[in-house]
Amino acid sequence: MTELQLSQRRKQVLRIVIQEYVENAQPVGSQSIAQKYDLGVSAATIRNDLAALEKAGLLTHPHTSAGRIPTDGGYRYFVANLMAHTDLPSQERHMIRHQFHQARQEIDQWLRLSTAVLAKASTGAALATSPRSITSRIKHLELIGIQDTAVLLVLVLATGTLKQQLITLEQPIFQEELSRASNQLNVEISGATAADLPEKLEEFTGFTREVGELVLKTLLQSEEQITERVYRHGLAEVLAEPEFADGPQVRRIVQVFEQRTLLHEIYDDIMELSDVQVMIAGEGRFGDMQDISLVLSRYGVPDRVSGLLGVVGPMRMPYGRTIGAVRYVATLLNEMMHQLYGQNH
Amino acid sequence: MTELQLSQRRKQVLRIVIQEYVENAQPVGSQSIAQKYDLGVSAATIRNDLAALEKAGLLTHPHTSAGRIPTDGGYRYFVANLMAHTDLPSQERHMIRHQFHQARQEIDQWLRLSTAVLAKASTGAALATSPRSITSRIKHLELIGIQDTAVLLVLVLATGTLKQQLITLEQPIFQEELSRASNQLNVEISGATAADLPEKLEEFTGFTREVGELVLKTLLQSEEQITERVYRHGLAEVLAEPEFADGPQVRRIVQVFEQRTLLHEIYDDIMELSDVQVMIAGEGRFGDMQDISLVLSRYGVPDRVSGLLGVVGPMRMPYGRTIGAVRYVATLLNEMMHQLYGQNH
DNA sequence: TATTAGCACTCCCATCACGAGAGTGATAAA
DNA sequence: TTTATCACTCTCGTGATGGGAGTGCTAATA
Repeated sequence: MTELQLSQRRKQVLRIVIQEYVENAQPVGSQSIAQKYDLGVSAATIRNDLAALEKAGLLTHPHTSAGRIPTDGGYRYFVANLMAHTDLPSQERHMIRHQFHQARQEIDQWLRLSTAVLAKASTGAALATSPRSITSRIKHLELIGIQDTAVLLVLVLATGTLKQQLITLEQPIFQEELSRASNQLNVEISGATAADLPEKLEEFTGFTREVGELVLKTLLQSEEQITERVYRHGLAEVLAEPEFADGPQVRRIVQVFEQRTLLHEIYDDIMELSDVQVMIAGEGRFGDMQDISLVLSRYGVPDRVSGLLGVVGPMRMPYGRTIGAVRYVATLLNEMMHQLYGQNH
Repeated sequence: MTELQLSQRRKQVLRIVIQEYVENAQPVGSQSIAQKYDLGVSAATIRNDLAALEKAGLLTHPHTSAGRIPTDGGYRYFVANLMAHTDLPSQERHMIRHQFHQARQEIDQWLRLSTAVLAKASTGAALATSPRSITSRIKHLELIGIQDTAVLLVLVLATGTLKQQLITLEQPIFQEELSRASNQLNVEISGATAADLPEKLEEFTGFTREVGELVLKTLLQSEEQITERVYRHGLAEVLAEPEFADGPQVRRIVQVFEQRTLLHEIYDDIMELSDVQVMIAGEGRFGDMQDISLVLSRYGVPDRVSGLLGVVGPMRMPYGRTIGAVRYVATLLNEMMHQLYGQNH
């Protein structure tokens, strides 16, 4: 969409309509604008402006004699051109930061907290995916006998992520044997990536080789994103919004919120962009997202690990606040992840 | 509630009302019963029976001139006394078992699959908690340097569960030092429980001691259930049921489904009982569960590990089927867990 | 005593009509 | 370009109306 030319006052009117509608969820008319805001012009003038904004595709009516409400295009224009600065108030930032410092130093904890904080700070439902390594590098592996014929393969990646995989054997193997195999493998494959691995495995045979193959398989799997864990918070609250009063609409947002596949589809788009991304009513690409918006951001350490973080909510959403919240939480996560996965390998 | 004495026919009438109402979500009247089912009596007689069942607290009207619908007490009576055998059809059982054998041998996978299967087989939304060890016994620990001052403590429990905990140091420690500490600790504390641990730690000092304390803390934490992961599936589908047409009702079930606290409150009750437990409309104990029922079961290996598994749905639910599904999936999980955590420690 | 037929009664629900109110669009004047 | 004015449109709440489903009661019957 090319940048529209709008007079200063019309921009202002659009801003007011969006602000009022976001707040009250009620169509806003020319009179109430003229009364509440001193624009120095009469209701009739505003009426003309509203008509113009409607012709430009930024506003609509629900019916002939109702006030105006923003269209998806209207929100997009607002977010792109009209929105005030979006940082969270500093007091709120401090509070959030404090909560993060309270939490135990664990990614799981951080992400739980992130969704809780985001859901509270925005009017939407928050979600986050656990971080995924761009290229997984093996740090260490361990073979632990659990039962006679059950062995647990524990894989520690360079990022500190754990992968586990159960191995069921035909015959029992003693722990000494397991230790020998894991030691051999550790020497050879520590620091290797999925790409290096096949070559290094060639020298092994038998059980050790089998384990090595399994390591490779696990590694490859972890580089796809299917295994990711998704954290969610605040669905119940967002359902209180008036747009979710009727059944079909509820189902739609719950589906968007629950579905993994949607996240995967969006994942790659988001990953390439550094700032917070706003997707209003699916940007036309996703049919089941009418009236639903996403505010998403990547987080992590560039070229190392990255995850997705954001908010799902109604299109009628305080974008400024939400974007600020998502950006701030992402920044915090970045900081904390950086401490972990920072500079060296 | 003491067992009510009902004539054979009245039991039959109650059964029919419940069956019809579960199917059609519509109050059922005396005439339609007389027509559809050949009870050998007229509509007027059935009308008397309905009145009697209502007086007994098993049925109600929505209003004077509507058909009857079951009360919570009616469902409870039905489940306790009237319900036909609840096993899933064998073809369905085979299909489910097949799916489980397809899955990778990993608890995470199993639980995901369990909720997916349950949600499909019942009309409700499924949830499951990851299993929790009754008494955690340490199998192995590992210290792995991630960054200069960041060390990952990996704890393998006897059950094959992994616990991880990040340690941030004041000064860098070399991997050799870490290995020495972990070897020392492994020799001493392998096989120990949280109860044994304090004594065994006394001989250590310095960094090794600190790690030991951390192990203890992690262990204790894992024996509470707060850390548990909750798997969920099928919320969107259950919201399509007509009882969730209005807002407040939707919020109620979403809250029940999302809240961890509720699960915790129920946890202990369920754990003591071996068969599937049915909780209809909160059994009066939980105010926010009007019109919502739970069908839950414990799973795991007695005295070792156990988790919770079940379905959340409207009170108007095909209890027979749902109970059968929950029981069967629990049985499957039991089997698979038994393979892992079986006889010896 | 249990069952049945008959009948008046109650209440829901869909439909329509009606008027008030809010807001628009258009027109013509400033 | 802005403004005042006014007819027009549409929603929404209210009240009236009638059909229909199902009940509760009574009196008769087996």
